Amino acid sequence: MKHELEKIYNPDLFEDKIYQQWEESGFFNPDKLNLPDDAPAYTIVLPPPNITAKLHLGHSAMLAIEDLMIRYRRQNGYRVLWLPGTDHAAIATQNMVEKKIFAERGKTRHDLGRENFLEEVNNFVVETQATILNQTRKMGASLDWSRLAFTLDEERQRAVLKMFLDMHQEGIIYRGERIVNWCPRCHSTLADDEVEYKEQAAKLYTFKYSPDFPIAISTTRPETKLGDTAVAVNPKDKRYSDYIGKEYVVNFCGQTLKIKIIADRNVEMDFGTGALGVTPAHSVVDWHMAEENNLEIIKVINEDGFIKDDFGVYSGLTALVARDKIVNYLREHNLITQEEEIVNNLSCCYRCDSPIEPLPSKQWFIAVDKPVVRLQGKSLKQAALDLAQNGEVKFLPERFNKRYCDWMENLHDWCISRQIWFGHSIPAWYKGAEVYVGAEAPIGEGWVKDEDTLDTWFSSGMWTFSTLGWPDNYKDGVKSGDLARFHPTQVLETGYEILTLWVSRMMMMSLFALGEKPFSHVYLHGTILDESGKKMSKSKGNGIDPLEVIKKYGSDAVRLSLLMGATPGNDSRYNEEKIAAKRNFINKLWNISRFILSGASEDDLNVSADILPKPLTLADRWILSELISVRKIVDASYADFNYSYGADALYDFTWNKLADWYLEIAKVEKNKGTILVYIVKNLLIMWHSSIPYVTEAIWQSFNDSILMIEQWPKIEDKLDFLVSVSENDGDNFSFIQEAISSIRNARSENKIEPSRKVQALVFGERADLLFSQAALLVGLRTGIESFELGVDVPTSDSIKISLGKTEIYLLGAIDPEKEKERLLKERANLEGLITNLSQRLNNEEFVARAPKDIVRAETDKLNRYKAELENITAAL
RNA sequence: GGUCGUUUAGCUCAGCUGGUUAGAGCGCUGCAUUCACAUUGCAGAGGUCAGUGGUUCGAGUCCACUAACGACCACCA
Repeated sequence: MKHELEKIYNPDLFEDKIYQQWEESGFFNPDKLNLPDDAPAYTIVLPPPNITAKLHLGHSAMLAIEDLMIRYRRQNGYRVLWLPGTDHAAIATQNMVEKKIFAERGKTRHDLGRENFLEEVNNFVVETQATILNQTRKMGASLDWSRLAFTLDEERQRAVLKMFLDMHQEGIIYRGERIVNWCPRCHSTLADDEVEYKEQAAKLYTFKYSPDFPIAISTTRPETKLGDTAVAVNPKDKRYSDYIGKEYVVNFCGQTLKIKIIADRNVEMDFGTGALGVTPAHSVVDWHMAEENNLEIIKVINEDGFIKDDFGVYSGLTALVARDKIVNYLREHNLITQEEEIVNNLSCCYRCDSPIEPLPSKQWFIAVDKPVVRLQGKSLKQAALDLAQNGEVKFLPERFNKRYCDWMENLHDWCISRQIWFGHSIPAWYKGAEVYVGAEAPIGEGWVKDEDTLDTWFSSGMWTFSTLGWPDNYKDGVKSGDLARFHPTQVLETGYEILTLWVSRMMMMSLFALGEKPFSHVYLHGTILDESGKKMSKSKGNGIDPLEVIKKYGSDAVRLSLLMGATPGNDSRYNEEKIAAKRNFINKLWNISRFILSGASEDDLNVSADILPKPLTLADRWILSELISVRKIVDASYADFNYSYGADALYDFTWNKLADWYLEIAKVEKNKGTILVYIVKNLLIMWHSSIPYVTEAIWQSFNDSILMIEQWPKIEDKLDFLVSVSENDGDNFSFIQEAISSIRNARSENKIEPSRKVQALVFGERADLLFSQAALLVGLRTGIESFELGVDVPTSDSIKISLGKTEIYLLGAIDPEKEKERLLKERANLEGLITNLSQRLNNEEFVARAPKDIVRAETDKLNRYKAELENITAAL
C-alpha cells in the first residue's frame, strides 16, 4: 500500500485515474453513502450550463465553489446530493444551429422543415453536452451522474406539461393579447432581456395631425401615428389643462383619427411639446395608457413589418417607406413645425439586429399578481417576495436581496410563449376561436396544435424539483422519494447576472408546485473577467479554455486560484500568475507530505486523525494548537460561505507554520513520525474539498481508503495545554540569519571550538518558543547537533547567543524612542477603550437587554484592558 | 434617468460587527543552496487605504459630498 511519491507532483498522472476511481466508488451518489437514516440532507442543484457552448472559466469557478461546499458537507456526515444537468437554452441554441446550418449549407430552418431541423438541433445538443460533461469531470466535480438531467429530456417534459396544465387549471396561465417585442425578421417574440438597445441618430418630428388640431406632438415614428387614439399630456401642464377630456376627429394624412386628450403623469413636460401621441398598438407605455383610459387599439403594422390594410395609400408599404410618405405629406401641408436630429436608443433583436416592432400579439402568460388558492390567496409575486423579505431565503451578499425585491415588485405578467421550434411545446390546440388546453389533442376534427414553445426559463425555473422526481414524487401534497429527501435544497450557487432571470422564476415555480421555497441560500459569485478587466465573451475572443489551463497547471491549481481571494458578488480578473502560484503551493503540500511519509514508520502511518498523539514537546503543542485553530477558522468560514478566508488560513498554516517552522524543528528534535503523520492526515482531510486530486493522490499513497469520504476530524478541543502564538512571531527572527553567519565566520576563523553547547537569550512573553525555534535554526544551519538551552532575563534591545566560550550579541530592532512613542499611543488608545466600555457597562439598559454572555465578554475585555493599561503605565 | 458596486503596495486582491505597528500572493532587491521541495529558503524595499468634509477617545472600516471606472434596470414619445 505504501509507495514512494515522485519528487514533483504531476497532476496528469493522477487526475483522470482518481476521478474514475471516485466515480466507480459510487460515493457521488448519496444513496451509496453509508449513512444513518436521520443524516441531514445537503443538496445543491448545479445551475445547468447552456448546451450552446463549452464551458468557460466562470463555470470552473462555479464548479470549484460548489464542489467545495459539497465535499465539505460530505466529510461532515451529510447526505450530500449535487445534481448535474444541462439547459436546452431554447432560443440561444436554435439560433446557434440556425447560423451553423446557414453557414455550412446556406439553408434556413424553413428550408429544412420543423422535423429535420429539430433533429439537427438534437445532434448538436448531444455533441456539446458530451463536451460539457467532460469538462465538468476534469474539474473534479463530485456530481451524482446517476441523476443527470436535461431541461428538455423526457422526464422534464412530463414535469413541464404537468406544470402548465396545473397552472392553467388554477387560472394562473392565460392567453392574452399584449404588446410584445416582435422581430419581423425572425418572426418571433423576444423577451425583454433579449432586446438590445443601440444608440443611433434619429429625426424627431414635431407636427400637428391636422391644421384644426390644437396640440402639436413629437415623434420619431410618424408612420405609427396612423394608429393614434389619444394625445397624452402631463396633468400639471397648464398649457394643455383646458383640453383634457376633449375628443377630436382629425384628418391625418388622409386618414381619419379619433383623438382624445388624456392626462398621464408619465408624460414629460419638457420633452418636445410636452404632448405625446398615444399609439396603443405599438408602444408598451401607450398600451398601458389605453388600458387605463379605455382607448381603442388600432394596429398599424403587421407581423412582417408592413402597414396593414385599411390605411389607404400607405397599406402594404414597409414602415420606413410609409414614414417618408407621411413626412412628405406633413411637409406639403405645412404641418411640421420642427425637425430635430436626436440620438435615441433603437431596440434591436439580439440575434439578427433588426429593429424590434412592438406589436400586440396573442401569447401565453403567467399571471403574477393573481391570487392563488393553493398559496392562501397570495399571488406568485407576493409569495416569492415574502420568501426574501421574511428571510426564509437568504442572499449572499445581502445587497442582492434588495435587487431581487426591487425587481420582483416591478414584475409584470410573464410571457412564456416563444415563436421558436426548439423547446417544450405548448399543450394547446385551436379551432377557430376555440382554445383547448390538455395533455392530448382534443377529440374531433380541425384542431390545430399551437406551434409555439415555452420560454426556456419555464423549465429551468422548475429545476430544483423537476430533477427530484416531481410530479411522480408528489401526491396529495405529500412528497416522497428524492423530493422528500432533498427538497428544498440548501444552496443555489450561481452568477448574479441571472438573479432576476432565473432565481426569481425558481421561487415562483417552487412555491406554486410544492408550496415551499426552492432553496435556503442564494450564493451569488462574481464574474471572471479577462486580464484587462473586460468581460470574457465569444465575440471578443478573450475567453479562456479551462481545459488548457488545467492541462498546464492541473485541476487543483485552477480550482484553488479561483477560490482564494474571491468574495461573493465581486468580479475577479483572470490571472495566470496566480494559478502558477497555486500550482507551486500544491507542489509544496506534495513535498511536505513526501518528506513526512518517507520518514514515517508503519505505526506512525496508522495514527488516528481524531486523537492527539502524546507526549508533546513545546513545539508539538504549538503546531497542534495552530492546527486546531485553523480547523476552527475553516469551520467558521465555511459556515459563513467565506471560502477564501478558510483557504487562506489553511494555506498560511501549511506553508508558513508547518513547512517553514515545524518541519525544521522536527528535523532536529526527531522521533516526530506519529505527530507528523497525524498532522498530514488532518491537513489532507481539510484541504480535500478545495484541492481534491492532490490530496487524494497523497492519501492513497499510504492509505487503503478513499479520502473523499474520510470524515472531518473530531480533534479534542482541550486547548489549555496548548500554546498560543501571535501571528507576527516570524518577524522576531531577523536575527537568525545574522546568527548563522556569525557562527560560520567564527568557525571558519577558528575562533570557536566545535562546541556542543549553544545558549541563547531571548526576550518576550513567548521566549521559550522563540528560543526553541531560534536554537533549532541556528543549530540546523551550523551543523551543531545538540543544544543546551536556557532563557535569560529579557532585555528590550538585544539578543545574545553564546557558543562555548564565544558570545555573539545580536541587536534587536527595537528603538527605545519609538517604543516609548508606541506605548504612549497605546495607553491613550486603551484609556479610550476603557472609558467607552465602562460607559456601556454602566448603562443599565445595555446590561438588562444584552445577552448575558455578551455582557460577560465585555466585562472580561474591560478587565483585560485595565490590566494591560497597568502594565504599560508601569513600563513607562 | 434609477439602483448598486468598485477605488487599499508596481500588479492581482483580502481586510467580519470602527480598536495596538493596514495584510497576502506575484513582481522587485539582497543573501543562501550537496537539505522533502529552485514549482525552494531567509531577509528587505514598497501604502498620507481615490479626494474633501463630518461623527467618535479612536475611521481603511460609519455618514455626506466629489471624482474615475464598472454593472444592472428602466426609458427615450
